[in-house]
Amino acid sequence: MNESDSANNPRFSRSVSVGRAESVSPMASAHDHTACIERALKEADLLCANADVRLTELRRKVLELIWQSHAPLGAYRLMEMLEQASDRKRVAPPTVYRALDFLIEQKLIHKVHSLNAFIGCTRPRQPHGDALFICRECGFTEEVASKPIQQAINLSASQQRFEVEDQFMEIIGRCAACRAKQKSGASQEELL
Amino acid sequence: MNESDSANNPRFSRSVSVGRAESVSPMASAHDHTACIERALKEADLLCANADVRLTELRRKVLELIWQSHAPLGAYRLMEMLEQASDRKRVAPPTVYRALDFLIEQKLIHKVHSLNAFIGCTRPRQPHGDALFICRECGFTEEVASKPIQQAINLSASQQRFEVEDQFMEIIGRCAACRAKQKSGASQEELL
DNA sequence: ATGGTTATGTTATCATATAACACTTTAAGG
DNA sequence: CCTTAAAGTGTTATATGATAACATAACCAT
Repeated sequence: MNESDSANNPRFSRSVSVGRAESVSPMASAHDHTACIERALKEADLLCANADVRLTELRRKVLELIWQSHAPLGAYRLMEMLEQASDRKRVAPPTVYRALDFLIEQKLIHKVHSLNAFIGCTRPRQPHGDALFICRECGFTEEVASKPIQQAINLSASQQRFEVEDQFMEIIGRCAACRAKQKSGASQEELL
Repeated sequence: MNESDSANNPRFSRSVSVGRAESVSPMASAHDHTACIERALKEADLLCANADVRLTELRRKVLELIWQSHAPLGAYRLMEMLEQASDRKRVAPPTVYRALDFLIEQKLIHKVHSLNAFIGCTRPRQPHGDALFICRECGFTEEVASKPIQQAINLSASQQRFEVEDQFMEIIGRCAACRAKQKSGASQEELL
């Protein structure tokens, strides 16, 4: 029941999960996700201290909620989660967007433009040109830093005399786990 | 006066033009843009005939308006342009979004996700994995089909056993023309 | 011509994001 | 300590982008 709700999302024919609260991270059994969260938060503490910026309670909470899964999370969904998680009554959009802006500036999260959603960054110290491989079935998103990709882009940019300031690479498809799942399902059907 | 309105866009600190009606395409003097439009429309006619789908008057008009410049165009701006261009009184969002959906399906346009805007495709017959180099100053957007980029992505995908279905690559920065412009401006300032 | 399919019109609403201004917390310097 | 300017957060309203649901119109194959 964890992975099915995203597949039923009626918004698009090729919809992608944007991490509803109930949807436990795919591959949840394959890794200790608590460790992911803790590591991310600890690193955020360090980086912010270093940069002499304030990772306030709110901002830290937002980061923690985004890290609840490895799937992108929408701002309004995040607001709901904030209201539940905290003792807060109501959280208005500007509050959460400001926190998100901060986290993006500090390179602690990425905005996933094709989903209007946000995801924790796994390489917060590195320049942010990584490719995001996003599974349209389970939402699982893998951040990949590929030197060949970056070199290819840099080459193309220099050929045009284009000065790169920012780049977004989002690759939609099906992750290994979901492919394996369907493969086994298909073989069962074939047996009928 | 053509290129300045996008730089003044108050929406973002790092705003990018999304092709207001007044903003003539950058490099307008550098090429015969009428020919661009005609070529795009003619090719669309052919491709749709081939695919046995109907490039209706509305859809064709939308495509033509998107091709008015080489900068991405937002759906609501497009609606305004439709109302003016045609003798129509009012065009509602679903009308224009349906046309856009059609054009995307036929690979005649791209959606620029980081801007929520749309741009004509310069390679409508090819698979749609091109990188878009978007100038944040003038909006000029160059579609680049790079084999190295594609190979790098495919390699990374296969390593993860990820099945690619779609991909968006948007690179934000400053185009050669805008860099040259500022460079000359800066040198003038330095002379004071 | 006529009936099924495809396309468009229309109204309402959802979803995402920002503007503007008020209030509170923080921390740095006296 | 105190006080005060800056940074952060709260609040209300609204801009902007996109879709749902259903009605009407155009197309075209028999």
